[in-house]
Amino acid sequence: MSNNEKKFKRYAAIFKALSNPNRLKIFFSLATCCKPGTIGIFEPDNTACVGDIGKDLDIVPSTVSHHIKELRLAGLIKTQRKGQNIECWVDPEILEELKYFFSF
Amino acid sequence: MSNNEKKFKRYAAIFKALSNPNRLKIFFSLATCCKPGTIGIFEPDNTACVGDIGKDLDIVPSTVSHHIKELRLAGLIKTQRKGQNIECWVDPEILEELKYFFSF
DNA sequence: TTTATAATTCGAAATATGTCGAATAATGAA
DNA sequence: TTCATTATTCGACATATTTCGAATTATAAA
Repeated sequence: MSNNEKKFKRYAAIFKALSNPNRLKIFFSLATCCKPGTIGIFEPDNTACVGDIGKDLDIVPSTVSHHIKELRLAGLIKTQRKGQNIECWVDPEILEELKYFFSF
Repeated sequence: MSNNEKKFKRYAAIFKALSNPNRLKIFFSLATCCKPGTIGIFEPDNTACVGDIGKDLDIVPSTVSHHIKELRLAGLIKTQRKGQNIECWVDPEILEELKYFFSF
């Protein structure tokens, strides 16, 4: 598979991760958390745990977990265990990359 | 449905349209066509027809047509009949909007 | 008018996705 | 150690998606 082919598959996977409304909300919450004007369900260090994220969305924890995994596999977010919780945050690099993608 | 809910559904639909590798290639070709360094299968006015688009992709015309429709319904591209052909081009406004979306 | 070309619509089949609930694993607290 | 909390994995099911080929529509050319 050519480099070009790989590039399209990678970006298609990124957009697929953002193509579900609930997953997009999760991504958006993580990206904007703790900035001025946002709700305070998240940690002050721009991370959030799976349980907090699910509260707003009316979906069960196993589904939240699944969505988090999809976002992580697509490279959109990073995760790290902290005690009983899993902290999640958006990778700042991917935001730059995506902005660049739409700069033709 | 709240305005916020609508917003997420709309953007999720946009990303869904870009979540298929072939559709993403079509979008990319249209967005970059006729700019320096691109191949010259397209019209000089930044438009392309369905037949041209399908040549590179190894998919039959009916599938190309389907993908074009998805991109159009998502608001990513515009189309217009010109004789036997349907001209397609990327909506410049949506590119700005998407760049802005990733500017947190 | 008849024929050719371009694109769309439709129906079908294989595959993928979203969601849930139950069971399991990981960690912290009593 | 035992119990409680948080998150993940698994299996299942309903729904959606991708793609094709055949039939149809729209336009141009002979």
